[in-house]
Amino acid sequence: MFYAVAPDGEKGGVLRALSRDGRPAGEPEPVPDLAAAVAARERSSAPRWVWTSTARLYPRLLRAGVRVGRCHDLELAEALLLAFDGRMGESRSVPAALARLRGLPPPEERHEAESEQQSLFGGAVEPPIEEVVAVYAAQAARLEGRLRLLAAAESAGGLIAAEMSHEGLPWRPDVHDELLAGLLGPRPSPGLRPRLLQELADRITAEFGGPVNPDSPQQLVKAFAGAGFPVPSTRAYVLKGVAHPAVPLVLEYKELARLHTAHGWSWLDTWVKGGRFRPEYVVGGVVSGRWASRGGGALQIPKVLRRAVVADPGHALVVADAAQLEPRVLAALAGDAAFAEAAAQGDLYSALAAVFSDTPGGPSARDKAKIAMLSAMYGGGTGEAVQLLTVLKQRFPAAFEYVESAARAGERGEMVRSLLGRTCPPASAEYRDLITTEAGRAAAASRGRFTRNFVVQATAAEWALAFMALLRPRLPEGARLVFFQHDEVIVHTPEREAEAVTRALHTAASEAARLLFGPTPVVFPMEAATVPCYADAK
DNA sequence: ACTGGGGGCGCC
DNA sequence: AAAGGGCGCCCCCAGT
Repeated sequence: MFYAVAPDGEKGGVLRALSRDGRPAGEPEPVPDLAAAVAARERSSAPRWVWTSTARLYPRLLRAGVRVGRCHDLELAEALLLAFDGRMGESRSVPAALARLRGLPPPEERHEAESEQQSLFGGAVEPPIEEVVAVYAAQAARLEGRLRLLAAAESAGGLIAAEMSHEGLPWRPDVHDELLAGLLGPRPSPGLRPRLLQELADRITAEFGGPVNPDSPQQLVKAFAGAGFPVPSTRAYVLKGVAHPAVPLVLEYKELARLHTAHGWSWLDTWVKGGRFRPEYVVGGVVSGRWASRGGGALQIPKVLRRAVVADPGHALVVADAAQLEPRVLAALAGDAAFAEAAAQGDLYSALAAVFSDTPGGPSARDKAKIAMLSAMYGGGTGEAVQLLTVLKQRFPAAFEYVESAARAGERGEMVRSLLGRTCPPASAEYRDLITTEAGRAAAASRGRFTRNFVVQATAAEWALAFMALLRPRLPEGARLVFFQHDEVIVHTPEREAEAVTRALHTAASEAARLLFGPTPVVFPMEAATVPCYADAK
């Protein structure tokens, strides 16, 4: 059973029962209290809810205490379909989709601020139920096979993202403040540097014999040149090779300054409320299908701050990540028998290491395997990695060929797709002419690296979505997903349920693999730790 | 005063 | 032979 939903007014809305292919299976039903109506039908028939945007509509339901099991998110699905057709960037809104269906010019887009404002309580910007139904029917007709699975996974991701934002990641401001004070000194007045940061800045100035603002790369480059140490940039890895006494001070300054500006006290004030960090996730915000986040830098929490992520009393965090997800995905994707055999084991790189040998005083065979693997997936590889890649190519020809052909296709300006059909952006119109020039060849190489990585990263993102979608209904009472970062999840759970959570994680991981790849020897092990604090995992 | 590009670096 | 994927966020600084 499917139900289309259209909010209308402050609290109310309209529902309409649909068949799977979008034909109306009943009359439109105006309801005065949309959340209550959804809750009632969720209890009685657990339908798949068809609505414009989970990100806009579901938070309101969650605030009313209503959770749903499944949905079809029209905007997320429209974006997938547009990308599939090489039309990434065109509006994914329901009115725009409707205009395309009718062969009309795109309607004028509302300003972001305007729609945010009006949709707070499900306001006037939401299209009427007929439009929701019409766009769903058109999408359903196009969503065949794997694309249908992709749309379902993406929609599940939307639900999970909203639920995680609603729940929030447990965050102890007192612990965070102590960490900052220990590294930077006590909280300074606004606009001032913390004491330890100021001391470093003063010592840097002293070393150069004149005022240098270490926040300014330009000033630093000049200062180093003036001291007889010309540097092309002030990147940390560049400075590490420079034998000037200011270098260690600058490196320490950069590290602490970043902590202060990106995750310091003002971050804490802004993003942590009531002991919870509530980031806004942007499902499908990355072209590869990875999530992005808006505000708060949720996907870049520095490791040092994980100390502040502490479970509530009587609760635990189950921190789990998929070990070496991307190479395993490549193994399954490419159907490389030899590679799949290696990926049938717990430590993939150790298994691959058999192909390489240790260099005394240099990288281990396992390190070499890792370098070769990452080079194959990212398109890198200078110096020694070239030989490592050659070994990889000989031993695992199918896997090598898979990423190689994706790179060639990208260079030719073609689009590439993930396993389920997520599609990379097309090359620009000027691309084909450009690639005869020097700059164009660089652009082609760059696009090749992008598409090479896309097929793996995007399929890995699909595995992660499937994993979470399968995990969610398996979580025991009281356990909640509270964080997701590409291949890692955190579940906040009553202590007594931690073991059940761990079992659910392992089950969901292998089910996700079967859902995507069917029978495959490749295993997708989860490394799960039950801990009181995020920093204690790993 | 505001904007946008670039440098730099956090995470995967 | 060489070739380093994806983000978000902060600051600086030049242009307007």
